[in-house]
Amino acid sequence: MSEKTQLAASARSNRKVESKEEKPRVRLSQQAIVATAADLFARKGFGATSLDDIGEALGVTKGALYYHIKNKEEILKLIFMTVLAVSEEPLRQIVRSEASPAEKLNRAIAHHAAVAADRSPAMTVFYREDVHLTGPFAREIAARKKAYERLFEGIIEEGIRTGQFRQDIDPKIAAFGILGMCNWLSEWYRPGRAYNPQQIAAFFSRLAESGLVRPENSPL
Amino acid sequence: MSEKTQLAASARSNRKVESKEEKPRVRLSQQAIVATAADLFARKGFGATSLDDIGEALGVTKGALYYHIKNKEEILKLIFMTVLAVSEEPLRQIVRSEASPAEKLNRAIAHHAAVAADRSPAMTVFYREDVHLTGPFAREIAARKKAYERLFEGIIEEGIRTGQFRQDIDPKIAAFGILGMCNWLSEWYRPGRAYNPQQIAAFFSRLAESGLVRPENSPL
DNA sequence: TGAAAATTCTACCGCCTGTTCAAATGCACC
DNA sequence: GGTGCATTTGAACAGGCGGTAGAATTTTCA
Repeated sequence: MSEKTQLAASARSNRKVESKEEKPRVRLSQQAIVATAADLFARKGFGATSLDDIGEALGVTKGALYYHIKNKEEILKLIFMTVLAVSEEPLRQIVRSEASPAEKLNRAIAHHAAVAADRSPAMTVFYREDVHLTGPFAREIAARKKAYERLFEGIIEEGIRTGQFRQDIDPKIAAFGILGMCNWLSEWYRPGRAYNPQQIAAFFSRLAESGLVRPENSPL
Repeated sequence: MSEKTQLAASARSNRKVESKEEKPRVRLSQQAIVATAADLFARKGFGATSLDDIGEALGVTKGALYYHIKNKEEILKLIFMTVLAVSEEPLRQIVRSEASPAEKLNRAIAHHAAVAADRSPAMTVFYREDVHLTGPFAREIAARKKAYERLFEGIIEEGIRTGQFRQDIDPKIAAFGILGMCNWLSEWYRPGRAYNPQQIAAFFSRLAESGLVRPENSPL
């Protein structure tokens, strides 16, 4: 499906030195493979992305990939590890901090939204392609995902306990709602649009805190 | 791989009527194929689910499937069509109704959450496997998805215009937030748990309307 | 420069997949 | 009971996939 445009492009620039496809000038490495693969997996899906595709995107044959990685699933594993690496510890620090529950929630939303937006390809893979993980690693990821959700839940529980949040809410459902709001970012957010991740996160915080309805006595 | 057990079973029960594996007693049909496939696609992914898998789940050889469907992608298309069939029209009716923006939003959230929860396998496929659609159909789905989002956006815009909703919010981001909250349901909701879809929807409505924070003057 | 180490290429294998099709089977109805 | 249509089977196929191994190349560094 891209052959035609490829043909047209090379016909137009046939006397140039050698541009054609923009091969990345970065040296091949596990990290480069993982980054490129995350991009392709997010766009075409894990199953529909071949090692040939990844190699081609890196300007290399697929054989070369095997010097840096064990197999295809390991690439997927590494993507999951990077997402967790940038997600877990910052959130734990927020939970451990001395801030009020509302402030903790603010920071947690800002953190999570920033991750979902900034690492959007890896994040998309994280939530779409988990079905392709197998064995103990799949279980480990599921467990850490659940633990991450529990941290959000804990913040909300704390807010209810201290009376800062309303009593008529279920912490688990509220946590899933807020996480869903943020996770969905990786489906629609594209950099360079009207708002940056921080602004979106700030807005989500406001939504989670106070909702949409204008208080009766508030000024227009 | 199942030939041995098959042999053993038929040897054991050679005088019985014929029980063996629990083959679904429903007659093969396009609808049955789509329902079964949605389940498998949601659990293992479109690419990792073979037509053999689908056939086996239906107690039929994969060749039989081709009497009812054109090819594998058509199954995926039909799943997308069913989701849209139960989603679009009810939401349009809500938008067209005479209710207030807040009430419209309530109903829209209830509707969308119910779809996400009740049709969870199809909904999971709808949001995870869209990358496997190609050609004009892929574009059509993308357009209708966007139109659906716009309906939510419109409700919020109306609320802002009439002064019922706060002025300091962006309708588009609010719509994405609420949709994300609901869509995420298909990732975690399982029937028969503590809450049913209606209760969850009611809670999401409250969250979107008023947020988590307890108003200063509200009773504990 | 030259040899050793690191990296990539080429060619190939076995397996599985979606799809097709003629033949076999089941089934409704005269 | 038998005829004709609807449905399913089973085998075959071409293509693409992940993965491997040794040859070929590039890089490193004494």
